[in-house]
Amino acid sequence: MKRTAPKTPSITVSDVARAANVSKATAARVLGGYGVVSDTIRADVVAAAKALDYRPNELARSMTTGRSGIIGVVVGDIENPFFSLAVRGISDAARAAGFNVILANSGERIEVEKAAVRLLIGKRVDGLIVTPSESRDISHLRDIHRSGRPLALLDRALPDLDVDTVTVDDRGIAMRATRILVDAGHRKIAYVTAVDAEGHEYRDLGQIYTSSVRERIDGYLTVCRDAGIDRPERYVRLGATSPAETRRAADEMLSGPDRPTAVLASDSVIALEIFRVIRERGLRVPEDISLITFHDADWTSVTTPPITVIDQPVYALGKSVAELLIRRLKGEPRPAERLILPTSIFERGSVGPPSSTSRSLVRR
Amino acid sequence: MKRTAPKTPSITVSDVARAANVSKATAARVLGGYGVVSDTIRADVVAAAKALDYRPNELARSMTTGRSGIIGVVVGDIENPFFSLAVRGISDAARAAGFNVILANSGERIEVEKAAVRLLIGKRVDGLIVTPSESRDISHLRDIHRSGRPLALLDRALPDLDVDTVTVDDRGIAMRATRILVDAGHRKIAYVTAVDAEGHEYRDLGQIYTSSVRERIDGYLTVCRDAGIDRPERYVRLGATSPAETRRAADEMLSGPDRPTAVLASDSVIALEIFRVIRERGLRVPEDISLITFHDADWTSVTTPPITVIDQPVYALGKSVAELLIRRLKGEPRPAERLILPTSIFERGSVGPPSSTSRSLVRR
DNA sequence: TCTCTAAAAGAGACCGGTCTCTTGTTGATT
DNA sequence: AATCAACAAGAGACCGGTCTCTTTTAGAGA
Repeated sequence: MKRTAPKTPSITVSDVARAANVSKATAARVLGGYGVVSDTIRADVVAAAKALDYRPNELARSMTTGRSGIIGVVVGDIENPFFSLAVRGISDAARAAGFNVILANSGERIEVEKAAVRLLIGKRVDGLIVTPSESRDISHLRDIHRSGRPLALLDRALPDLDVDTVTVDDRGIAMRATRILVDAGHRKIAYVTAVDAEGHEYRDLGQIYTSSVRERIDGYLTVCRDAGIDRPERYVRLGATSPAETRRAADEMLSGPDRPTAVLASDSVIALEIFRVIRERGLRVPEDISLITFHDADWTSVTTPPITVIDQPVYALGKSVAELLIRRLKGEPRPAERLILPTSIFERGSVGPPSSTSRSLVRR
Repeated sequence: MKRTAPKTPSITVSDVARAANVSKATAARVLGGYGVVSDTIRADVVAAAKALDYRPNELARSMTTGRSGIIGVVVGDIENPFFSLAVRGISDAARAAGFNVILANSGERIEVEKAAVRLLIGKRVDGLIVTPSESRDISHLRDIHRSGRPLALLDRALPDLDVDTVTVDDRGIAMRATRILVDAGHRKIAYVTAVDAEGHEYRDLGQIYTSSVRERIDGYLTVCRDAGIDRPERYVRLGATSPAETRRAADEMLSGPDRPTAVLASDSVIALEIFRVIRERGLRVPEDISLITFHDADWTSVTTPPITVIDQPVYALGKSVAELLIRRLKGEPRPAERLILPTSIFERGSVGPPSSTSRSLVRR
């Protein structure tokens, strides 16, 4: 087993120093851009560096300075347009401030998230941005905090963790969306989320450990109850973790005796699959079933009808959380900030009055 | 100016060694998982490490080993679903092999791409995956190669650079797509791409420095000419670099006297905007205008009508290129491989015969 | 011309790991 | 009981930068 790689020896400060006939320290001063050096010597060193094609070893640099210039980001799923847009916001803000981003996927699984955090800390990132997949087990996030590295939370708040956080008013916006459906006359409104719980069946809020989703369900249920809807929690569907799972849930939901007349989807990936299933069953939107989804994904405006969406400021969410983190990275200690970004609803064509053929409320 | 950060001193091997009453070397052996240590001592060290909450400094580790366990990836635009899916493929393959991914956006600009490459080399990534935005200036890619770090190319080949490359048969698939349109009776077929050139006007293939797009245009023109279409290059539109630019191009194209009856879009982001413009102008797909796009983006199957697409195996593209790179990283030197993945066309509902009201060919 | 001080260059420790080389133990062999 | 090998642990150099401390040099002032 050959442990030692071929390893092309790279040019180091010492090499440049030797070529320029100066001490290592002097060459380092020029190459590292610190300290004070005479113009003559500087020119010599620069020339030698160019001739040798010197490339600084950032690793070694980070080792001594303690700073890596890297921000670690842990998100649920890069493929979800919500996250890729947020990551774009983070990257843009990071680059603008001279930082780089190293990205890790948690797949919304807590063990993977923990491993990712451990790894990023090992890589000595300067700070971390995480969308915590669970509020129960946050020991790894406490560790970050304790290790002296700043942490910022994206999209999901943790009441117990006093760190910079950027979210939207999930409860409020879910209430507004639900009210649109209630006002249209709906009484059987389904809420479909990727978040899962033991038993895969919704019983109460205590099961939901993803703060944004808990807030949303809370808002949704509140409005339903206010409208006098009986046991609205019957219509909460958990575990739409993949298109296949979403399809299963949607099929079950739409073929059951107590078919909902409206659906509120917790993200655009779920909504897309539900929309497909609705179509395939020969149902019409919004005549047979109304649909609202979180996240103004690109496709929602080109369907027939276009979909009414909750327009979260996703790019700004990413950009803001990165800026908050960077501000902390740059120095002045300040109290943790909890930003809540304004959110709006784009009313398009996917909401209508409930289908008249739908049967009235029945007992399970 | 305070240069020195607060810097929480972290636990090192020496600290653990002291706590366990062994030498630094022995503690390192246990903690680093190499060499040979007796079980008794091992237990002591592990216990001490746990008690002190020791976290290895990957930076220091990388410094001595020369390996960082990181793969650098430079793509055109993470937000483009094509790239985010490819990156997902790369990440999955990387994680499976114990590597991490550090991502950089080039925005399809060569200077940004060069800076990103320089930076990643500085960070001592073990290897790089790049989608080169230009074939003219590849000195930075040659540098990677020279520095001894493996490089692999994604989606775009460079004839001059003999490295692992994964692409699709762009020319062939563009021919097939164009033939579908020609067979449907179209004579005025537009090709719209984000790639730009001096003058923003297409003259000949020599202007196009993005290999995949050059291949596609070549295939498209070949089929057009075979079909006896006069000067098809008139219908090539460059510079659809953003939704706004695409809109400008589409507006101009659709309002001109010589309106195309079919459009072939070079990526799904372009196609989406064109579809929007078509709709807004009150035109119908496919009655007034036919549409085919590269990349089976999620939205293409839920529009009315659904869009006929060229289904590039994007995830596999990413996965394969990562696997190729990793294989090289792991050891055995082998000749560079050029993989061409099979591609198919999903014929859906966006292609029909050309509009009968469209005027016949006119002179410019 | 000589001293004093400030600026410029040099010497070498250090960061936190890895890894080679040396030294000290233990157990098997004759 | 003496010899030798095998194995376990220790000592310390090294990676490529940064940075502190010391020495040298040059210029100003007397």
